[in-house]
Amino acid sequence: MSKNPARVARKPGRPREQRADRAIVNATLELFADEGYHALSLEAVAVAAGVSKATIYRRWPGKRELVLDALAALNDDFPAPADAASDRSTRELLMTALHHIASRDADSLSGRIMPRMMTYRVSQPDLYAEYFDRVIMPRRQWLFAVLRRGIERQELRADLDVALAAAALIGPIMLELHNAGRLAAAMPDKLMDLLWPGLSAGTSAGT
Amino acid sequence: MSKNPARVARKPGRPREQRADRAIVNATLELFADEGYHALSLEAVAVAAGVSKATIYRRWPGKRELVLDALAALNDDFPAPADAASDRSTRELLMTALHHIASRDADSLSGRIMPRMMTYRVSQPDLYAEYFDRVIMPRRQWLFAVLRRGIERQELRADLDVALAAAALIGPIMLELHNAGRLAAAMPDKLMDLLWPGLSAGTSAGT
DNA sequence: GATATTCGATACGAGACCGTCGCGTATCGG
DNA sequence: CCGATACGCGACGGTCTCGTATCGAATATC
Repeated sequence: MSKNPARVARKPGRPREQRADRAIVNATLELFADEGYHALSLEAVAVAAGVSKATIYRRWPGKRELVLDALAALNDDFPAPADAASDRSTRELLMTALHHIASRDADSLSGRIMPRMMTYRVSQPDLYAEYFDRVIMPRRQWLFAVLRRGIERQELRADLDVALAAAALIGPIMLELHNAGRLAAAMPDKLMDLLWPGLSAGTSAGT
Repeated sequence: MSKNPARVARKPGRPREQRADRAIVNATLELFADEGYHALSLEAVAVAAGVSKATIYRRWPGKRELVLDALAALNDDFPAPADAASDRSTRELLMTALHHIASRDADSLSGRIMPRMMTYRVSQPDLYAEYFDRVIMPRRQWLFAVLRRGIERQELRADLDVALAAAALIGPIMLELHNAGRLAAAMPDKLMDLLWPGLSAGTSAGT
């Protein structure tokens, strides 16, 4: 009776603090966003996480592995893909996405990390790949799905280039966000007004 | 007769190598684009410039001043503002600008520096300010001028938000450039096709 | 030729950081 | 209570960088 057969032999000794992992990862993300990979020091992470440096090295082999793990833990609070299946109009769905992106100002965690990762695309491909798969791809896929559905429903023009349209929606917001650090509240709506004639199936093909 | 009154007392001793200044600045820009401020080492600059470290310190007080000077020396090969006064159509002028931006791939000097500077907007405001004044502002002003002229000529809609339109033109290209590192050749033209209905005065106001 | 300044090369001190280790202590199962 | 493993603290060696200093050689004016 002293042994629970369902519970696999638990390791002896003092168990690890679960909070430590999360604290280390969070501190790493915060400092990485502010300082970048090179300027990020594990000693600063240890202090910020309220943890000793040895504790970090007990869990990760080194700095690079820690940063990679931290990037993988970036929780992307983008709206669930399920939204794409709702019966709201395509324009409404796109506006939701635009407002969501605009609402995180450039000083948020993922907002600060984004331009940083762009600089690592060439110099630190492994870091970039992790970020790309984790953050960029999901919202690209989400946008693509909404746009394709809009085409099927004949709300968007049949010959629309989905990738181009996605860039046209996101690019201007990113640019303003990172150049000025903030966004006029009406910017997403005005952007949609500007783009809609070229996106929608309503206008004549022109040319 | 031994003294030329027109020539002010020239300093004795060995004069400085003029080429050295340019070589140092160029090496600094190149390494800064690749490594960023923190990872940039003056020893690497010295080697790349074919110069001794002492030569650098004879001309600049320190690392920060050197980088600031190098950024100020970034020659921006954007088309001259005089182009805005030509009699080409607004759409043609805008296409020229878009192609110009698209032609520098993300691995060019200014292309690599751009996202780097975005990360310094908060953490290193002096570096960002230098870059903003030197690179961002000129092409913003150029675009604004073209767009305003287009409104006056009634080629663009009268109620067009100039800043928004500029972001809509540049943002998508920047995004694609830095996400993928390259651009489909037809991208600028297709982008203009997408945006033009919302920009031009030709379409009905809609809504 | 005397003098002054720059040149490249190189050594140096101070400090930051990485990654490792040892110490004493806390917390688990048996 | 014991063994095992976790913890925080702090020291250490090695490496890197900044910025200064020193050297003989080169190049200019007077």
